[in-house]
Amino acid sequence: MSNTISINIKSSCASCGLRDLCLPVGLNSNEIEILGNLVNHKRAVKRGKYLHRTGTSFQSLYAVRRGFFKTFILEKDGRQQVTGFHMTGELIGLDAISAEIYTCDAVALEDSEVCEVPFSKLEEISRVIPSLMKHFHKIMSGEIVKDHEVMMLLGSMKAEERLITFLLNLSGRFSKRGYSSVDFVLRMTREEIGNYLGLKLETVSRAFSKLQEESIISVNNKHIHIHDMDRLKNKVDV
Amino acid sequence: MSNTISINIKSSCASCGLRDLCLPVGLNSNEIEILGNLVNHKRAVKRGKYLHRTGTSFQSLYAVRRGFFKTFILEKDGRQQVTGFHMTGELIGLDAISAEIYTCDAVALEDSEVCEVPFSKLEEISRVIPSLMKHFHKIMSGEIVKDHEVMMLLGSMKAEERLITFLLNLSGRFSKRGYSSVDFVLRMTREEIGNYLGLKLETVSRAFSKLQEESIISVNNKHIHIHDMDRLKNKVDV
DNA sequence: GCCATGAGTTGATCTAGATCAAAACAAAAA
DNA sequence: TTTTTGTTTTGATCTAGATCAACTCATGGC
Repeated sequence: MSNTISINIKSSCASCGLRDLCLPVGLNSNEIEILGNLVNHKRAVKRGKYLHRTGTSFQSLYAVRRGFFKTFILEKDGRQQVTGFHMTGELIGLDAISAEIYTCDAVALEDSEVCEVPFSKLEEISRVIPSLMKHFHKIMSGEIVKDHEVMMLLGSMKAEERLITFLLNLSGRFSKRGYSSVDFVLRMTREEIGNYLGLKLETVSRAFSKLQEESIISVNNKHIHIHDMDRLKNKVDV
Repeated sequence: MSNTISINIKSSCASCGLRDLCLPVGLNSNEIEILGNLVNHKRAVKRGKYLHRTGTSFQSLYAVRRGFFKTFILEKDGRQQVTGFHMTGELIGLDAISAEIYTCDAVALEDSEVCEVPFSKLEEISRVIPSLMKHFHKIMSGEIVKDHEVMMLLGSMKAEERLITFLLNLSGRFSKRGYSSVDFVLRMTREEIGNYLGLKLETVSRAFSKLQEESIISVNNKHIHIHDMDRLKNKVDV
């Protein structure tokens, strides 16, 4: 269950850019037209800029059309917990439905573009298109599953296992989008990876170096190449 | 945003036992009758018994009517990550909507009782009662927020901070249910606390002992008394 | 009630990962 | 181009929490 939204079938897909990733929901042309009105407002977000900030009022979800985001929570003392990295086709803002306020910051890690999805409209439309409602529920639930997997990672894996799990996750998501699963460029710094995995940046760097020494991957700054996917997976017994 | 369900207003509440905790949703008597049919099947779960198991087919959410549950994920090597502790009024099973399969095990930590909520019925009814749908979305979103808080805890807090955050969380939830916020009985073992907080049981025990030495709390086996709530909160600068 | 078994505490030691430090490297600005 | 600034790597050291071990306490079954 990937965190993608299904409303971008055919015509409405083109405008929103989420095309292939959408799960087929089986809408008729009338329904597709209804959806066309929902998702039309695009917004560009330059690298380093905020898509939304903690505490601001919630109106819309955002579907990533292009680019890469991180979301994170800040503690008073400045510690930053990255709650997720988000790529094309994924939805940002599900946390905000609860209190009608964003509970984290969302920053673009490269020049990006999102589709704004006004949430009250989404709720209205999902009443008349049950398959849309069901799909939305699956997306939210999938987010919970994903978070539980991160809890597993943070609560009971060692540094190397965490990094491998992270790489395998990225690899799978790139692959699903038609990119190479063994050759990709990280959009985030070592520190940001560490803030996601509950590790210091030095530990992340050392774990990369160790995997490279073992000829399992090669690391060239932000470029990662996976030479031996099987050995990588074996290390986390997936 | 507590993880409670709202369908238990007045008459239907009595049968389900979630009464006071429900957020008022403002239903008319006709709507309440519709809901009456939804949540009626009760199920008792003895201490140590499973409410559901990983991988089994999903039909229903469960609202805890009475008692206490833990949910957890098992890794192949036996490592257990507790994903949550659930008390009266809280919903279990939101993770399963995504793949229509439960993604974790749920075990009763004391003799308990749940209301079964057939999910397909819930979806149908929420189409005709928009306020119910909205409330359900808030519950799911609240679950995501809660999970992000746990990620923060696991990813960037030290042992003592984790335990205090856990105690404050329990304290708040007991208080909301009309029980003392400074005096309560833990339903789980040190090991289960550890499996939730990403710590070993000895570390949990030592953290308890340290807080007791500092006269902030007292610990008598599973009974906790908080003497100095302010000092406790200051330690995690809440 | 008594015993057996599981739960909890405490001490001694070990280690994975944090911290501190310095150098190498890359990308952007001047 | 050179300078500046931020990122990454690697080494040396330290420490929070894990691990190992022993003992105490509580509880449920008989």
